[in-house]
Amino acid sequence: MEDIDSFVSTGTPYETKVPRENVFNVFMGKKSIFKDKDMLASSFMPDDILHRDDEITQISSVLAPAIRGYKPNNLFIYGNVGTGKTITTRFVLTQLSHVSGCGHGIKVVYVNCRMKNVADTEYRLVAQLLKEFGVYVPDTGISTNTLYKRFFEEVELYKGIIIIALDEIDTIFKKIGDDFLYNLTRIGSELEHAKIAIIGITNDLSFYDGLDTRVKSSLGEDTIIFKPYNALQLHDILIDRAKAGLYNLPDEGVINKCAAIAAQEHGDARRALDLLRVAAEISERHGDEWVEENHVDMAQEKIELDHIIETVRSQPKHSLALIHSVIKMNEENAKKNGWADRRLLTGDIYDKYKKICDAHAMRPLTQRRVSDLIGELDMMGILNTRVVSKGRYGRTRVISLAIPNNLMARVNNIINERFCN
DNA sequence: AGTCCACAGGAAGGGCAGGCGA
DNA sequence: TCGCCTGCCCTTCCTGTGGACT
Repeated sequence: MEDIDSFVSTGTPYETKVPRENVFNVFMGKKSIFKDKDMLASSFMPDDILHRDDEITQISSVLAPAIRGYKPNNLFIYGNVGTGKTITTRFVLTQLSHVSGCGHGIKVVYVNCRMKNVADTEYRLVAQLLKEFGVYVPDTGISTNTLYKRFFEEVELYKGIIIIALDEIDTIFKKIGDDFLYNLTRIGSELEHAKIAIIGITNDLSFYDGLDTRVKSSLGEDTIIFKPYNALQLHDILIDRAKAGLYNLPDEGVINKCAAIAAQEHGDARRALDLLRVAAEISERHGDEWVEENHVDMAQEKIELDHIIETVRSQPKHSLALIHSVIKMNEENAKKNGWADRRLLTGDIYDKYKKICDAHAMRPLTQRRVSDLIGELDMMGILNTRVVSKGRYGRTRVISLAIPNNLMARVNNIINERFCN
């Protein structure tokens, strides 16, 4: 009989090394700083939504006709990032879906239009709605019109009130226009046995202005605007979540600091909770029992840097080759001139990009496509670009890297890993 | 005032992968 | 099984742009 302990600790029972102590043992004896980490997640739905009583009343009064069997008005909800639009809407919708005894079905469908490869095209969005009805939809092969037809049939079969909440609706509007909204409202008006109400959630206040008049007239029946949280309200939210999520309630200074930073950033509750959670994680890793103000400083830096790294990591190979081109050109300029000329032009970067593609046996994309990729990297905060006219020397984009120097080693590692595999 | 440059960015179409249905 | 159809990614073609230069 083999000694199971030696097998686990050395990886093979035939080695004669002294069994190493399990690397996780050191963590076993330590008490976690977290009572319930989920409580500090921005996506967590608490039992009560603080400082959003008015908005809850407004949304529920718009949706209340549903419990009497009438179609509620379509609703548009505006507000900056982290003002509680999504969580408040989902809170009300969850309550609505649990109303019993109204004699008919109420189905709530929530879709986040920003979800890449899930609901970022018209086809995928309708497919996602159909999946909510339990209908399998292939990724391709069916026309969008066929999907609409199937959706129409499913909705008619349901014979109740269907409320479709489209979060970050502006992202899909920018991509595919408002035909989708028009089709949904048209389907809604043609139904015999079911009724559809649409809730659009967006942080783009100008979104409604860009809609076609035919969509505006049917869609914008009710509007609610979420105001940003102030520092005091953020403070209350943080205290509430910290009590539930941490064993030791942090000092007032820590809570105030998280609230103040988030209040400066448009009253973003998501940011406040992320700060507190990451600060607690850092504190735990340092072996501390309390979250302190210096942990919040470290958390602030970590969140910003992690965001950049994750964005770079998720890029396709050609976008990484472009980032690589910009880094290389900066390095070469630094060698040649003694300083990095951070302002590069589209043409220069495209030449470098083609060389990098050749070196890695990749077929380079056209300059037209590369121009779009540069625009996307700008949107994601990896590059900074500005269109300038250089007179008779043409019109171009001035491009610089937006990645901080202290992240360069990690970004280079990601690029090397991807180009070696 | 007209010309020129080096792109930006819109529109249309091709190629590909994948599902449908005869 | 195979032709047809679809969405998506990409290319090709084209017009527009705006400040320096002539």
